[in-house]
Amino acid sequence: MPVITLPDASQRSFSAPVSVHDVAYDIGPGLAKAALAGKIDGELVDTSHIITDDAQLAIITSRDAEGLEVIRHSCAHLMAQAVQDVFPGAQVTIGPVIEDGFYYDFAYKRAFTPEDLALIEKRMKELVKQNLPISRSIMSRPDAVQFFAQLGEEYKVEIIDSIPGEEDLSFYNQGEFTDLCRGPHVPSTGHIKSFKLMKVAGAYWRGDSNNAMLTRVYGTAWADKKDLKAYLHRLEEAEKRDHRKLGKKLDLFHTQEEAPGMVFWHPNGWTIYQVVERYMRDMQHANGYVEVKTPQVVDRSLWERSGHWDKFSDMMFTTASENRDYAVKPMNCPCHVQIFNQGLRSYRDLPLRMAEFGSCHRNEPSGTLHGIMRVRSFTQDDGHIFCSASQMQDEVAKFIDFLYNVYADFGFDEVILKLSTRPEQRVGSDEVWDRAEAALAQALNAKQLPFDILPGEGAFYGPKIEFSLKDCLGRVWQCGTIQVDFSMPGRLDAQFVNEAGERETPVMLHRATLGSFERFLGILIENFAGAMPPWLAPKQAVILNITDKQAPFCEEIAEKLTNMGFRVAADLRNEKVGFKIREHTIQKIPYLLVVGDKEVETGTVTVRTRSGEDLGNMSLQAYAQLLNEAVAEKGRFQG
RNA sequence: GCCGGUAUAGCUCAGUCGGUAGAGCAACUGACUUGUAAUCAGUAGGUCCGGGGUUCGACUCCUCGUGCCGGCACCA
Repeated sequence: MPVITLPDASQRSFSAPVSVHDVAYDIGPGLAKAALAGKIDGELVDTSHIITDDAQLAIITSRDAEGLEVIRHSCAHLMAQAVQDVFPGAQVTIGPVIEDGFYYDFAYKRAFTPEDLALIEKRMKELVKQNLPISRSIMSRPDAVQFFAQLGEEYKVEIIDSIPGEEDLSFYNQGEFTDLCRGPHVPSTGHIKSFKLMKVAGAYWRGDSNNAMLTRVYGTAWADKKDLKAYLHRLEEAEKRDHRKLGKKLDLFHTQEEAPGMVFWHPNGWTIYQVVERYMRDMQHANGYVEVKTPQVVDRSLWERSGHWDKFSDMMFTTASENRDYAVKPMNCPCHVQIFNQGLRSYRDLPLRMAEFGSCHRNEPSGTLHGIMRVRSFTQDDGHIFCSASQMQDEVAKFIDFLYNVYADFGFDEVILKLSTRPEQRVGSDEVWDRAEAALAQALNAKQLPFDILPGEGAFYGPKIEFSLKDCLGRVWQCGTIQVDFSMPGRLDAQFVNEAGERETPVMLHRATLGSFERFLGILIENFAGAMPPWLAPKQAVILNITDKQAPFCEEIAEKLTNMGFRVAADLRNEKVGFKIREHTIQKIPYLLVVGDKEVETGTVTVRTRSGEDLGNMSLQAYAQLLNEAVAEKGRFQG
């Protein structure tokens, strides 16, 4: 006699065990039709699930976030079924739900091509039309292994072998297709209405490059056609913000074949870069850093002593001269230790915060390069804090505050935090790692910042906190970092004299706020969709004459604004003002100052924003003040 | 590095069956002197990514390589 309590607290009692579907039907036939799954006491189940005892039940439809997940997961199964129909012999492996969709990895004698996707999608639509019921069943492990082995599904057998425990496994069947799955799934294939296969890609079995490469097919699925269309439109819009497209359109930078992974900065892009660098220099100065500069090319022996040669020699650019081997510096830390090591340091010198805009080169694998986000030549806003163990915690906390201030100035409020702990290949004792990991975790906890832990993802010399930002398509890029290092100072003989007059090895904190200028600028460009706030805009204003007559006055105000420290230009071409406005609006210039006879007469400018707003006629002084205020807003500027 | 895709004018792209290439925008020249998102006319512009091959003939087919794009692995 189960009594079912619904989310609105109403109750329904039944005289016999009922399925989720029955309860939905009892509420209304429309709901029964729309029901995709149920949620019983917080756990998702199929609509066929039988309820025997009193329970809290929510009927899940495509309007619930969980409903959408069920649709996507079911769509992955549908795709697997279609793939095996169209390409007999293809083995299925895993097919999880991801943000906005799903993927499924297949093993087949050849990789699928984009043309194959159309065939698979067509078959999927046929299977949807057949509205095949999806049913759940249970099998013992030995039976399951035998079942998949006889189908030739070696990967599934391997998956079952790797699932811990002894309990039976659940399976889902639709038509001829059966897959190992925890579920739940939609009641029948007809419930999967709006989907699209997006792309094919290679992916290693179990994420290990020593294993076979499978073909991964990505898809997206939505509650209805409207949502699918909206999603595709959103993607299209996001792609317009791609920094590689904007870099070309706004003449910011380029790359070319002769220097893969290296950026040619054009005047516009370099202006943004310089504003960012100047800002970081000022901020670091205000926060107790000293700035240094160290060599580009350093003898191999230093990298051997630091431990980097062992792990990264194949990714270093090397050179040789007069029987000596050198590496183009891939990082700045060992060089900073060399500066620390000059002279005898006292505990009174600590903490010593040493910063460098350090140009580094790493021969990253070709497949990793991505616009200016992942490059081979980059400049870090690098810094190393030499401190005693007792100062470490406080310095980590200070840095986190510093980073959040900087990110806020650039207009970022969504920062993704991760704590990466000891990797298998590492230097230093477990005890040292314990302390270092605890120090970072405590600093984050003290600030009540939520973070994920990435076990085994730390650097070889210490654990790290990563601060990541998202690009226009939601891809996550690590930017800032702070890393505790108990190892390198000792390896490179860094010492200071403590209060007791004894020599002691300092702790070293590696930290970067932006990460690399290249990546950070890429993210900035995408975040602002190229419409840089006046603070960062390569040109803050362009002055437009209407006829040649006003040219001298335009040049005069251009000069005045330039002398006030603004970045402006006059566009005196013999073109219609509408044409010039169009061009500079496309170039995302924040302000357009129109000057005709009226303005010359009154000594004023008429100001138009790139969003088309008419700010009216004003004196040059008034405009300068407006622009100053806009610049002062930094990345918080709207418009 | 691995899997797949891709490379044509400065940019965005078209190019059928193998018969040495086109458009729009940009550039240049001229006219027009213009009031808030494209004035008109004309001119010029190509190692069809690079090497090799098949062919009477290759932008097109084959092959090797490089860059780029989407993922995966990697990321001091």
